[in-house]
Amino acid sequence: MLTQQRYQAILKILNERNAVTVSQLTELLNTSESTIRRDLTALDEMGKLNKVFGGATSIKHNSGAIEDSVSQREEVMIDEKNAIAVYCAKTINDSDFIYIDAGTTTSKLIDYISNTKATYVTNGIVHARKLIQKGLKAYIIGGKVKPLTEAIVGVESIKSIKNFNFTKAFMGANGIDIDSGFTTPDIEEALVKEEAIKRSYVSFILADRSKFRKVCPVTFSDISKCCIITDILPTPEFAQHTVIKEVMK
Amino acid sequence: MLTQQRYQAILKILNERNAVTVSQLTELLNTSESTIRRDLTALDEMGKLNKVFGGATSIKHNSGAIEDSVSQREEVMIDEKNAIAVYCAKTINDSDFIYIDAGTTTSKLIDYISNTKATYVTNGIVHARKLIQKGLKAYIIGGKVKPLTEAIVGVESIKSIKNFNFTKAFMGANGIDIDSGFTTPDIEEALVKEEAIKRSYVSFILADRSKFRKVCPVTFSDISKCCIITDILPTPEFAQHTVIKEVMK
DNA sequence: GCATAAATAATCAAAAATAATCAAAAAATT
DNA sequence: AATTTTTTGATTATTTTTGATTATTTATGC
Repeated sequence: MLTQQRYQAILKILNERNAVTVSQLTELLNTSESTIRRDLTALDEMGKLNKVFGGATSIKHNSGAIEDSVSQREEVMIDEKNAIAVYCAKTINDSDFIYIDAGTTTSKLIDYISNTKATYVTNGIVHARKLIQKGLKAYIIGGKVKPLTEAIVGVESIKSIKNFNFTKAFMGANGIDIDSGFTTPDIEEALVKEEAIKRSYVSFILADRSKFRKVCPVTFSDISKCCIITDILPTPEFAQHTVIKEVMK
Repeated sequence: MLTQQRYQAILKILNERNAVTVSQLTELLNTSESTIRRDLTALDEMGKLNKVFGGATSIKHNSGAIEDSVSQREEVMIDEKNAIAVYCAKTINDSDFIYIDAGTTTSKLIDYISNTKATYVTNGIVHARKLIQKGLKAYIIGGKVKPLTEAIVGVESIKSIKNFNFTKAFMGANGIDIDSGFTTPDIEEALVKEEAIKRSYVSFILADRSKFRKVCPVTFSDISKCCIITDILPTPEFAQHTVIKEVMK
């Protein structure tokens, strides 16, 4: 990773919240403490952040009131989602053939991907662009473009997915329930998810703890068919039905 | 590849993302590290980018005279291209099933499309987003995402196109010549164009007069197979070989 | 205030990236 | 066709960055 990119990443993270620790940054950017400290010193000298004992704080706290409330409402569970994304990104290795589902959780995952040898397939238009812009080998599946989410859906997309055999699939979900399995509000997106999981050797559901015990209109997979990557399991009974990784435990 | 072309390519890549590494550029432009380094040094001295350790970052937000000169050179014949786009947009009617080729000329076409009943298929990522954002029914073909142009190419894309039967195809071309036909610099994009034309009832080539009598490395269609929509025909002999509409006459 | 733990700065060797150099290949010139 | 010039890619020496280690500083509890 380029030094400049790291600078940008740190400033972006610091813009989302208004304080960050050195250890958080080492995890998030997958680098050593020394490097983070040097970066913070440099950025502090540039006047881009305030270096404090333990980490750094954002320089702009004056015009914050309105903006803070907006970003807070939109970005709930930032740390949890970041931790999940970081963990998943690390599991990718050179020979992998990865499917990335459309959605915000998986979009965050792309931010932390560093493996340039693996091949990536997605049904998200924004995801495809993000992958390409990171210099990764990206494929997009064909089909109808869904207006709101800019995800590719429909019969053509199902057909398109059938060309591939993934080693790993990273999926989003709106609800996780023992009886109803993994669920989502949109039937067309559900069909694509179902097919992607079917064509993948292992499938991971990226979901923070707020998704548990929720049921949405359409089920796309049985609870036992996918591993769950979450921050902390709210209730232990889910562990009896599938493999679960708690990244914040 | 020409040195100047490489310069342009590097600046384009750097315009899309805001940072790039030397190793990424060697992959993308298929050349050695030495060459990339020399290019970056040259472009840095010209003030077109910031050379940093590991690669380069874009000079952004400075709104300087440099950017103007670049965009000016890229955006030649604006009026002509607009006139062509307006004419083509008008030919679309309710029952049409339209293919829109990736590229800047066809991107402009989307700006002027008003028919919401027709269905649109494209191999351009930016094109698909534009269509959706205009509230049009859009499909994207599946396949590999080409870094520079963000166009979908490769064997999967050819397979994906075979699902469709278009009533009209709007295509871009870099060269038009009576003997060599319609040509483009990239072989992978050429294959997609070829298949799209094959699967369309009528195909239109959108090209301003500067494209005539030019020949690029790869031919994707015979001159007689597509109608040409241009501003003004520079020499009359082309009219003997295919249907031509001159929108500025 | 002192002891303890945590965080930081300083130091240094390894790794990565770069500049300099040079011969081969390509392009332009005669 | 031969010569010169330019460009390219490989090699080597140098510089920069990085991460581990150690010494120092800072915060916190008693």
